Amino acid sequence: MSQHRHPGAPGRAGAVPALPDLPEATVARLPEYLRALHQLAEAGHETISSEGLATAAGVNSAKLRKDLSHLGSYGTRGVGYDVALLVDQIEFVLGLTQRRGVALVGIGNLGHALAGYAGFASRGFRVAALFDADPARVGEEINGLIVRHVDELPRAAVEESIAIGVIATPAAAAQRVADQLVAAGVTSILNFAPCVLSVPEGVDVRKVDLAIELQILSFHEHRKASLTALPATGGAGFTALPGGLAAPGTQEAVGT
Amino acid sequence: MSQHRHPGAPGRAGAVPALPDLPEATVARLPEYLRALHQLAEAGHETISSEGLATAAGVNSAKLRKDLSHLGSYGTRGVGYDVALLVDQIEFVLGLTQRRGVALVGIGNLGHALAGYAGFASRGFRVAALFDADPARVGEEINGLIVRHVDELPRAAVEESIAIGVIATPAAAAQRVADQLVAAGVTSILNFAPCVLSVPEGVDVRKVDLAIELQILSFHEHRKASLTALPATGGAGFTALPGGLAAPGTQEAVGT
DNA sequence: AGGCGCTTGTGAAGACGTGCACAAATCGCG
DNA sequence: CGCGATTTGTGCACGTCTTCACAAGCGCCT
Repeated sequence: MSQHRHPGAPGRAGAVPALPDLPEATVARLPEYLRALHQLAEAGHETISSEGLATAAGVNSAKLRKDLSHLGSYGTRGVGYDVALLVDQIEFVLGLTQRRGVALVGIGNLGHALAGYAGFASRGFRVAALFDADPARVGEEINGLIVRHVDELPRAAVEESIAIGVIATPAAAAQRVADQLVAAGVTSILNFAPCVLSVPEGVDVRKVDLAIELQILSFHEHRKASLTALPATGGAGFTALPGGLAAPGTQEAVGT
Repeated sequence: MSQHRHPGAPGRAGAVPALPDLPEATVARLPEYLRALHQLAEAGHETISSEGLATAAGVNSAKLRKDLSHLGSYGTRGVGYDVALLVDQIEFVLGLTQRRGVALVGIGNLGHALAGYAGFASRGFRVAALFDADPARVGEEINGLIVRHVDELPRAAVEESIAIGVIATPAAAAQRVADQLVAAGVTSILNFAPCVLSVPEGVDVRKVDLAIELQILSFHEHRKASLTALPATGGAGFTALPGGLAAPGTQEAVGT
C-alpha cells in the first residue's frame, strides 16, 4: 500500500516522500486531527491512542486509524501515536511547512472579519494582501495591511507569492475576481460568494456558503418538527426544556 | 450521521407531502439548487431543463434529476421543471416557508460580520438576537439589534422563538455557549469555533472552520507542486500564466 | 525469557453516493 | 391523429467511504 519510510530515521530528509494520494474524505479530516493534536500537545500529552485522538477530533477511532494509516505507519502498537511526530507528519502532508500567502479580495462586511481573523495566522497562513474594487475602500488599513485596488492583484500576487485567493465579494463580482485571480497565477480559491465559479482545469475551488449551512439545519429542524408532530399524541410536541444542562452525548454531526 | 433510521418507514399518512427522508448528500445540494432557481427566475425563465439547472448549480444533470426525484415528480417530460413550482417545493422541504429566527452568540470579529450579513435575511432567516459574554460589548447596536448579555439567552430564545443558534466565539467558550443554547431549547447549532462540540442526542450541529478550508486547499497546492516537480519532462510544469483570461473550464470542485 | 494486556494496522463486508444509459412520457407540428 | 424531438425518472453497475473484527506487534511485569 504505502511505501513505509525506513523505520530507522524518521527524519524525512532524504528521498522525496512522494505524497500518497489520499482519499478526499481523509484529506478533509486531517486538519481536524491536527487541531486536536495541537490541543493535546498543549495539555501535555506526549502520546495519544487512536481512541483518545478520535474523541478529541469527534470521529470514530477505526476511521481515524485508517486515515492515519494512509500517511504511513506512525503509531506504536500497544502505545499509541507520538503527538509531536504526528503533528509534523500531518503538517507536512498538508503542505503547511511553508507558510502560504493568502490574498483576500472583497473587503466588505465579511472580508473585514476575515482580514482580522487570527485563526488564519495561527494555523499556517499569512494574509498577505487585501483587495477591493471600490476606490472608497482602497487605502484603508486593517491589521497592518493596506487595502489595494483589485487591479494591482497581478503584481502583488507575484511579489507576495500568493497561491491561494479568498473571494468575499458579492456574487455578482465573484466570477470576474476569480478570473483575475487565475490570471495572476492563483491556483486555489476559497469562495464565500453564493455562486458557482467557472475556472480552468488545475485550479481548485472550495466554496463556503453561510446561508446554505443554515438551510441544511433548517431542513433538519423541519423534519424533527414533523416527526414529533405525528407520532407524539400531544399536539404541539415541545420536548425541549431546560432542567438539566447538556448531558454530553456524542456529537451528532449533520451531513459532512 | 443521523441515526434516526426507521427501517419500515411506517406508512406515512398519504397525500400530505410528508417529508420523505432524503439522503444527506441530496439535502446538502438542495440549497444550491434553490439559489440557482432564484437566479433563473429573476432572469425570466419559467421552466428549466435538468441540464440547464444542473449547469447553473454546478452539478451533473443526472445527479440533479435523481435528487429532485426524491422530492416527488415535479418535472414535465419533454419540457423541464416549472421554476416557480420547484422553488416552492424546495423551500417547503427545507422548512423555509416559515422564516426561522437565529440567535448569534459571540459578537467579535466574525460575529460582527455575520450580524450584518445580508445573505441570511435574503435566504429565509431572521437574525433575531445577538449575545456576547463581554460586558463591554453588551449594548452595542448592530443593524438595528442590540447586543445582549449571554445570560439573557434563555428568556430571549423563548420570546423570539429561536430554533437555530450560531456560535462565533473563541473555541474556549464554545462548549459553554452550546450548553446554554441547548438549555434554552435550541436544537440546531452552526459552530464557527474550531473545536468539537458535545451535545445531547436530537440536537444537530454543523461546523464551519475557515482555517480547515484553507488547509484542504493547501494540501492540493502541495500535491500539485510535488507533481509538477517530478514527472514533468522539461518545463511542462507551469501552465498558468497571464496573457489569456481564464478559459472557462468546468468547475473543479475539491472535496465536499 | 516468557506471558499478558493493550493498541495499531488492515482485510472484508456493507452502506452510500455517482453516473450512464435508456424506457416512458409529453409537446408541437404537419 | 400520428410522429419525431425532447426531457424526465430510474434500473444498474461502479467507485468511494465507513465500520467491524481481528491478527500482528509492542511494552511491561514477573
